[in-house]
Amino acid sequence: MVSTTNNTAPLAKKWQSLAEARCEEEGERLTPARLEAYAELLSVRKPVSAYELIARLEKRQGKKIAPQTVYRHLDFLMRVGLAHRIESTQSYLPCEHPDHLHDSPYLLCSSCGQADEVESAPLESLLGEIASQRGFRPKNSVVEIKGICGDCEDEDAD
Amino acid sequence: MVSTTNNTAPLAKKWQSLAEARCEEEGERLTPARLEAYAELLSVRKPVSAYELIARLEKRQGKKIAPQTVYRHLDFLMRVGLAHRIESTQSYLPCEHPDHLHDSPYLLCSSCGQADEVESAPLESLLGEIASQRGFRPKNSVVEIKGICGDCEDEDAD
DNA sequence: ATCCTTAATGTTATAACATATCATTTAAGG
DNA sequence: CCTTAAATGATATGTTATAACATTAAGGAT
Repeated sequence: MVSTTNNTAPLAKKWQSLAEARCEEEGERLTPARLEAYAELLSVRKPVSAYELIARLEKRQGKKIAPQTVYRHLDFLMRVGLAHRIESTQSYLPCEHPDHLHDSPYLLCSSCGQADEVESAPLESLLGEIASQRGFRPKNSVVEIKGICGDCEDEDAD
Repeated sequence: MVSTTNNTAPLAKKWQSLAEARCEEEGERLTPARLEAYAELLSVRKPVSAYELIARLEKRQGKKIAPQTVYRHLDFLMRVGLAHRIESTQSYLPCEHPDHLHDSPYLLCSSCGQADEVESAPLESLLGEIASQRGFRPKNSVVEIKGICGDCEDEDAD
C-alpha cells in the first residue's frame, strides 16, 4: 500500500542540489520542513498565497500547519534566494534562476495568472541610474509588469 | 469658538482644482467625502496605510468610519489618478503629478519612509520593450526602488 | 416637479494576510 | 557529552481588505 500522507512533493535532483548549494552559500540550513515547503512551492505552476501553500502542505502531509511555520519557511526561501514574493498580489513562487541572490522583474498575466521572471541587465542599470541621479542609494527593487501574456492574447484572437 | 470636529484638512485651491479636473476628465463625481479623504491624504507627508487614514479621518471628523468607506475612497482616488498605492508596504499616497493617469516608479527610503515619485520616459519605454520582446502586452506596472535617500545618507555620514 | 435609474454611502460581518511571544526540540561545535 | 544557537511548535492577536445588502443622494427624462 502506498501512503497518501506524510508525502513530499517530488523534487527533481536538480532543484534539490540547487537548494543545497544556495544554503551552503548563505550559511543556512536546509531542514526537511524547509525542503518540503520548497518542493510544494515548486509543484505549483503559479504564484501562491501563503495560506494556499499552507492548505496544500496540510493536504499532502495530513496534519495542521500554523501560518507562522509557512511564513518562516517562505522567509527562509527568500533569504537564500530560492523564492520570490509578488508584492502586488501578496503571493510567492520559486525563483527560476536560483544561482545567486537577486531581485527580478516579473511579467504577470492577469488572465492566466502566470508569472514570468525576467533577467534584464539594461533594466538593472537603468534603475540604478535613476536612483543615483536623485542621490538615492538603492538596496533592492520591485518591478512587476502587469498585462496579458502571449498565450492568452492568442487565445482571445479567435 | 472654532469647532474642532467636522473639519476638513486645509486643501490648497490648486489641489482642489486638480481634483475637479481629474474627475471631469474621468467622468467621476467629486463628493464631499471623497474630497475629505483626498485632503487628509495630502496632509500626510508619507505613505499611509488605509487604517491610519481611517484613524486620522475619525480624529478630525469626530466620528467612526468603516474600513469600506476609506477603501472605496482610496479606490476612487486611484481610479481618477489622484493617488497611488505602494505595493510593497500596502500604503497609499497622493499622486504628485496628477495631470493625467499614469503609474509611476517610486524611490522608497527605508530610513525616513519618504516616497519620491519619479518620472522617467526611458524607464517607461524600456519596460514596454521588455514586455513586447516576450510577446507580453503590458497594461500597467509597479516599480519600487527601496534604499536610502540622500538626506538620510547625509545624516548617517557624521 | 416627479419619477426613474444609477452611483454613492452606511452598516455589519467576515475573509485574507501576517506577526508577536514564549515554550520546546533539534543539531552543530566545543 | 554539554552547551548554545537555530529551528520548530503552539497559541494568540494584529493588520489589511472585501462581501453583501440596505439606504440615501444625484442626475436625466418626461
